[in-house]
Amino acid sequence: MTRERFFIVDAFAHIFRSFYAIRNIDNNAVYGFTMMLRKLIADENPEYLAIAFDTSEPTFRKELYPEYKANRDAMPESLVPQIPLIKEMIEGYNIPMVAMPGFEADDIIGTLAKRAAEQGVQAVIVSGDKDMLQLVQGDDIVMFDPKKGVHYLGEAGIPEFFGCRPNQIIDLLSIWGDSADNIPGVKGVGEKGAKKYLAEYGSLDGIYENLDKITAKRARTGFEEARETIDLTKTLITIRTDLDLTFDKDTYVRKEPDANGLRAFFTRLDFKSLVDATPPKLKRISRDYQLLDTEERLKEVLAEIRDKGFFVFDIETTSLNTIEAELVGMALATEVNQAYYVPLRHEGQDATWSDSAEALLKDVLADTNIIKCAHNAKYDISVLFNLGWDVAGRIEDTMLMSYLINPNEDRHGMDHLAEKLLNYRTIHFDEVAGSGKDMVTFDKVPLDKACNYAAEDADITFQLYDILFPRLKEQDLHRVYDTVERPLIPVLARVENSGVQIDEGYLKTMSAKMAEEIEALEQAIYELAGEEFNIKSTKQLGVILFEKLGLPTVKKTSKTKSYSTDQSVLETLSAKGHALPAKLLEYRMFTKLKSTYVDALPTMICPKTGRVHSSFNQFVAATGRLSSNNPNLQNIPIRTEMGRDIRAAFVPRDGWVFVAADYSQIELRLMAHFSGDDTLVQGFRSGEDIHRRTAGEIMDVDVNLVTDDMRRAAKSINFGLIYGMGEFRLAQELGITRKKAREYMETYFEKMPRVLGFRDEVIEKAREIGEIRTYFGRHRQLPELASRNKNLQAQGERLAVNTLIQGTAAEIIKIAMIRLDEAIREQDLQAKLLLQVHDELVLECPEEEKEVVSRLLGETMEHVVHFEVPLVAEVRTGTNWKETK
DNA sequence: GCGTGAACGTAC
DNA sequence: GACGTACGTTCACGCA
Repeated sequence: MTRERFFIVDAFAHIFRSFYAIRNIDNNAVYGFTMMLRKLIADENPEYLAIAFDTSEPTFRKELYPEYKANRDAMPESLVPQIPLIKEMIEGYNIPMVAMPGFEADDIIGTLAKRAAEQGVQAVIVSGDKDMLQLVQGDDIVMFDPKKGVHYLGEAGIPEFFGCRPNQIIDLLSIWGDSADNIPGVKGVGEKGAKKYLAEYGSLDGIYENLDKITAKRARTGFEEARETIDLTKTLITIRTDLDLTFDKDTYVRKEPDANGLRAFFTRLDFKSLVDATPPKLKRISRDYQLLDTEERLKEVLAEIRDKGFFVFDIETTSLNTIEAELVGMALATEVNQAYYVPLRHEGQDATWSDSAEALLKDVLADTNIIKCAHNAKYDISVLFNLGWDVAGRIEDTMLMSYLINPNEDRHGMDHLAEKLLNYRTIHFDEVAGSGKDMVTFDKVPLDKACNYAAEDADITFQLYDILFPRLKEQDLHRVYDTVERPLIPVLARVENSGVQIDEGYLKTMSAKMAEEIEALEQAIYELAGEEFNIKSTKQLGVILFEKLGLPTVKKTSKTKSYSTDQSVLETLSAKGHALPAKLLEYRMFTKLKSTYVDALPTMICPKTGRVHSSFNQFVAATGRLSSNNPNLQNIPIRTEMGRDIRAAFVPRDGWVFVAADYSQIELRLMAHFSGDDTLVQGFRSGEDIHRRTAGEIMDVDVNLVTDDMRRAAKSINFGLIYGMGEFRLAQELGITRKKAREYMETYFEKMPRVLGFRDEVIEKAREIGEIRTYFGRHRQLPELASRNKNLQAQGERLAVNTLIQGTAAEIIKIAMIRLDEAIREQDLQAKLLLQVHDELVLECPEEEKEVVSRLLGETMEHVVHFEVPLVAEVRTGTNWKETK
């Protein structure tokens, strides 16, 4: 259990620091001090907190020694009016301020720290002032400098920092004196001398007893001259710890800040970033994390879980890779601030215990009457599935909730959410298990540390659930959560665990052939360039092409305004008859395919299963699509013949076949349904070539008279519609003038007016509510629409249309995956879903299941929704992925 | 040596 | 400035 902590802040030390560190804004000290305070609370989450102030009254030191601080300049004029503002801010945060006439903040801090330590609470002095080090006492009173981040100076830290023992600090400071406070020290003795004599004679008294032994003339004279004043110096330097102050927990315990008051205050001071920031909430004052290492206690907690019907769990393993991960322990949370850690297979644990504890946990996880919750549940259930555990019943996922609430955000990790939503800094994994080459697997982490870390994760997940689940409902996101995303989690876990087989030998052969081609191309390129250079360096290539050879520059790159050498540039140059760009295009294609796919895929084969287990990420794409990585199996080439050959390396297991299906034109079909445009709807209903049909309509010719060029133009517009393409892009794509492109688009919208109307309605609605909603109720905030920047607004408009179409298509295929998985399990088929590529699903099944799986796949995909136009899925089978096209 | 951003190219 | 969503590879560069 972590000890309670009392943080005491030296107000003026931080006020001056902020005042001088921050320039160019009004009320700089107020701002800086507020930021420091917020960070302190967020990062450290102290149980108790106080801020100590000096008063303007003369202090006892001044009475003893009139020259005390006599050399201090008056407070800068622009700082004076900020002091009452700072006090107002602190009141808003509801933090006690302590001041005592006749004494300094230091004395208040010293006394309070001592009193807190006497009551078993750790006192943390928030200051960068070295004088404060005299107060440090073991782990009972420590120092913390917020400017340097986490920098505790326990007693052990002092010798190396100061070069003397803690109980010598007052003497050391007395010898040095304090020029800032106008306190004279011992003349002729500097830092080195002071430390040396203290080390030799133990204390100031010791030095005076042995003064005759000091041979250095100047030092000895200095000490003799200071003999009269040294006691006074010592008194001035000594921080008092005997003031008439008590530490009582009720006074200093953290309290809820006045959020409205603070917002008004920050608005008044025009601190824009603070107005909208969540004020640090009070939380987690008392937490109870327990190690569950006896069967009796475990059973008690599990009984409580059964009784409640809900709990949070979080597993600890030896690896982030779900295939390789071994289960080490499981954390459970039953309510906020109440969590447990069940160590299962830590180093040295008894196997009898592991087996019996696991059996008990299995029962609860398999119990469909109990709701489970985890943060990123896919990970936990993947690992448990691999170990043969059943995780059944409703599984909530706080990471999923966070994603649905804000799909534009890319961080949904627990550490980040805890800081953002709970103002709490969690214990990070590397803080218990180390990082880099010092990292140990979790089974080597001592039980007390493991418990604090793991139980905290479960607890934080519980707290996130308490915040996120109500928001999900408030924002009307529970439907997409319940019908699409939450049921998808176990399906994805199974897809990832299945993996896919790769024909390694085939790729190795292919790689060798490509290496030869690349070698030849390299030579030809060097020849044409007249020198050898790094062809892969766009910088070097630009110099060769546009400076050495003097080819005309086609365009510059957007960020750095350097020569662009991309495909379109090389094609333009090649079309002008230049030989080098043509070779470069070929070289680029070979090297791209070889390094990204042919050579990379074999390295991703899992040694344990012999298959490639890509991740399918549910919380990445802002539209609701899945993404894939390690490796990305959603961008395997298909367009070029050479690229397509890579797909032949994806093979089913022995005696099995691939069954794949892709939605035909799903996004354009959604456009047809949403807009209700006659041409599109009729085109899709009659099953004819939709691009040909729209071409006929725009060009006003019979479908049979549509030329390839006309079809190409219509196809570009059809696709462009979904992305919000402009005439500039269309012109570029078709190699026509902007004027001509504009004419095409105008005709398109004249002939198919409801497409334009639909677009406008979507944008209008989105602008009104600030977000777009997909068919199944997913939302995406579109702040761009409220922007005063025209370009950003236009982008917002494109995002609105595209997210509706792309997001709805993503939901449809997700539902197909869920139903397919369900049907496969219900019908006891062996078929396994292996890949999803946005509009395509790839399965493998035994030869004898081929027909039934083909039919099941096609029908499942086609019957997800019943729209104005049919959804068509084209099913194919093959002995590798290439064959299924 | 390591992390990061830019440029490029693959997919839907 | 001009078409949406992703991910991986390579290079260049700054920092330790």
